[in-house]
Amino acid sequence: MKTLPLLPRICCGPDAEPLSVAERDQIAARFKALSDPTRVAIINSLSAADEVCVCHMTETFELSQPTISHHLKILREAGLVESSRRGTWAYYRLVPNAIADLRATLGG
Amino acid sequence: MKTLPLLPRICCGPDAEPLSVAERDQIAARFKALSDPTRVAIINSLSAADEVCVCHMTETFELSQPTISHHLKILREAGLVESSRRGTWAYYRLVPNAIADLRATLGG
DNA sequence: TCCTTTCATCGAAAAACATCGATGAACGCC
DNA sequence: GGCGTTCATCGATGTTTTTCGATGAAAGGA
Repeated sequence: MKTLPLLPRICCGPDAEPLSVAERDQIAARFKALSDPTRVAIINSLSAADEVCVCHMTETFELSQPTISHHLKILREAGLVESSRRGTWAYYRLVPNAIADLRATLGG
Repeated sequence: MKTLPLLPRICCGPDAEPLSVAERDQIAARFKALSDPTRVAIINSLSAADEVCVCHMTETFELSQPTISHHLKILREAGLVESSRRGTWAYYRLVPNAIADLRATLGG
């Protein structure tokens, strides 16, 4: 699974130029990844640690394991997180600069 | 219609602290406002001009007038845009600092 | 007053989403 | 090999979202 290329493109800042259809679709898709409270909480917990085990998330959030896995897949496909398996466990971490690039999309 | 108070709270930066349930809900709600391609395009067009007439948006985007009105309502309730009526026409503009505050939510 | 234009709201239909139980795959241990 | 643990995927279900046509409200002009 490839991570999506990150867009340095500014959508909403004071100097923003008009966006193409493909650009606005991609920007909206990345914001959609953060449009769910559980996914915001996952990103929040990842930003405080190097990596977090999925087993820890299923304990922390009051959601079933398939639901957590579903949200992690969405964050993965948005290019915000990446995972690696070590033995039985899977560990997730933020993709470096993913949040910074998303912030840059908002201009400034 | 009041605009929602803007959250300076950081969700995802390197120094982010754990979020309460209310905070993550509110942050997710604000990103949800930008999770649709049409709404990204609206914000993008507003960031390039002082204000834009609704009549112009219905011409620009290939969507029905009620659909545009629906998206504008969502952006309004998220506190990202505000409107004023002059005669028959309604003009929309960005809420000052709304995008900047949203950017601050991403840390940095 | 009547008609037209502009925009918001209502109601409905289709698509997308969040959630869960069941199942499958990979691993470590006995 | 057999078993338990961990996590991803599948299938189903209920909710939310997007979209549009129809309608309503407000304004301006003939």
